[in-house]
Amino acid sequence: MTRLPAYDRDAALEAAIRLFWSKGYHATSLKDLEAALNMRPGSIYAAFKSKQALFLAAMERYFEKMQAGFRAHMAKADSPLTGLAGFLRAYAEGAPGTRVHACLLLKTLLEATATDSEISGPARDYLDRMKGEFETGFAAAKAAGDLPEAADTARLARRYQAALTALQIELQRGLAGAELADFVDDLAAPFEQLAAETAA
Amino acid sequence: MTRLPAYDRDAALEAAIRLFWSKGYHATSLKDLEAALNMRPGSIYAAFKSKQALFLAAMERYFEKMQAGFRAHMAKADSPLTGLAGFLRAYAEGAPGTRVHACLLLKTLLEATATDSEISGPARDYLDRMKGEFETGFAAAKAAGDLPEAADTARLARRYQAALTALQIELQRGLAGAELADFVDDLAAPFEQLAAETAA
DNA sequence: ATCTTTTTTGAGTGATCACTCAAATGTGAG
DNA sequence: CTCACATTTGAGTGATCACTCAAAAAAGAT
Repeated sequence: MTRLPAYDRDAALEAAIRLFWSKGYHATSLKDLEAALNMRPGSIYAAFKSKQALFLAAMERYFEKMQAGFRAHMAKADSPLTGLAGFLRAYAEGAPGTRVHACLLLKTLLEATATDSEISGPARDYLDRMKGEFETGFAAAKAAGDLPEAADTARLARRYQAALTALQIELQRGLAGAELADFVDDLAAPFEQLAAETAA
Repeated sequence: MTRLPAYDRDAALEAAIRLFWSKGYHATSLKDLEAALNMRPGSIYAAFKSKQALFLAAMERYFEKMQAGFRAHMAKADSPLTGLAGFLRAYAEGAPGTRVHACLLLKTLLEATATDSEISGPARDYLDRMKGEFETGFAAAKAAGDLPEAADTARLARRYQAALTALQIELQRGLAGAELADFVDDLAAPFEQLAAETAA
C-alpha cells in the first residue's frame, strides 16, 4: 500500500516536547524543530499541519505523561496522603538532572495568556485537570480515614498544586542542597500533618 | 544648547514595562514598541540602544517600583508580621483590574532561562533581592518580639516568596471570589499564626 | 518490471524580524 | 537671522520567520 511514513510520530512529539519545554513557544523556530525532529519542513507540515498544531499535540502528550506519572506514583504509595507528599519530595529529587524545571503547562500559561489564547486555553485546561487528579488523591485520603469527613478536597488540591508550582519555580531559580531540603519540608509538612491531626 | 529630547524617558519606560509584562520579551516586536512608546525606530535606538537593553532598563525600573511598593506597605503596617501577611492579601485584592497578574520578573525567569541568559540573569537577581526585602521584614518581626530568636528568617522569606508566587499564578489562572479568598487565607494564615505561637 | 499512491525533499514564498542612517527638523547660542 | 549641534524621522537593510509546492523517491499491488 504505497510508501510508509519514515518518521516515528511518538519520537517526533517527544523531541518537540523537549524543545518547546526548554525554549518556549515563541523562541522555538521551525529551524530548531527541523533539527530536533530530523524532518524537513514539508514533512513537518504534512504530519502536524502547523507550528501551533504541533505545539498543541506536544502539550497534550506532555499532559498525558504527567497525569500517568502521578497516577503511577499514587498507585505505589502506602496511603493517598503519603503518596501526595512523596510526589512533592520525588519532584525535588528528580530535579538536578533535568534542564528545565517549571512544567510546560505553567510556562505556557505565563507565556501565551496575553498573546495566544488558542495555546493558553488548553494549558489552563490541563492545569485544571491536574488539580482534579490531586483532588482525587485527597478524596481517597478522606475515604481512607486520613482526612476528616468535612475536609474541603477542592481547597486542599489547590493548596497542593500551589506547593508544587512554588517548588518548580524555586528549582528553576537554582535552589539546591540543604536549602532545597528545608524548602521541600516546608511545602510537604502541612499535608503530612493532616493525617496525624485527623487521627488525634 | 541644541535640540532637546522630545520624549519622556520615564513615560516611555512605563509603556515598555506594560508591553513587555503583558506579551513577554520574544512576543513583543519593535512595531509594538514604536506604537506603545510613540517613538520611531531611530529614536528608540538612540535612547535605549537595543530591544534587549530597553527590556533590561524596563525590568530594572519594574523592580525598583515593586521594591518601593513593598517598603511603603511595610512602613504603614501595624507590625512587620501583619505587614507581610497584609501584603499578600492586598496583592489579591488589587488583582481584578490588572491585565497581567504574574510578576514581570517571574515571567522573564521562565521565558528566558534557556534562551537569553543576559535577561534571565538579572531577573533571577531581582527576585533574590525581593527575597532579601522579605527577609528584612521577618528580621524586623523578630526584633519586635513576634518571632522566636531562633527563627530562620531566610527560610521564612523563601516560604513567603513561594506563597506570593503561588498567588500570582492562581490569579493568572483566573481564580476569584470565594475560592480566591480561601486560597489567600491558606497562604497568609501560617505567617499570621507565627506571632500567636511566639506569644504563647 | 510497471503502475499507483504516499511521503520526503529543499529551494523558494511573502511577511516580519531587529536594526541603521542620511536627511529633515527643532532649538539655544551668538 | 544664522550657525552649530542634538534629536527625530521613516524608508530601507539583510536576516530570519512560518510556511508551500512541484518534483523526486519509496514501496505494495499487479
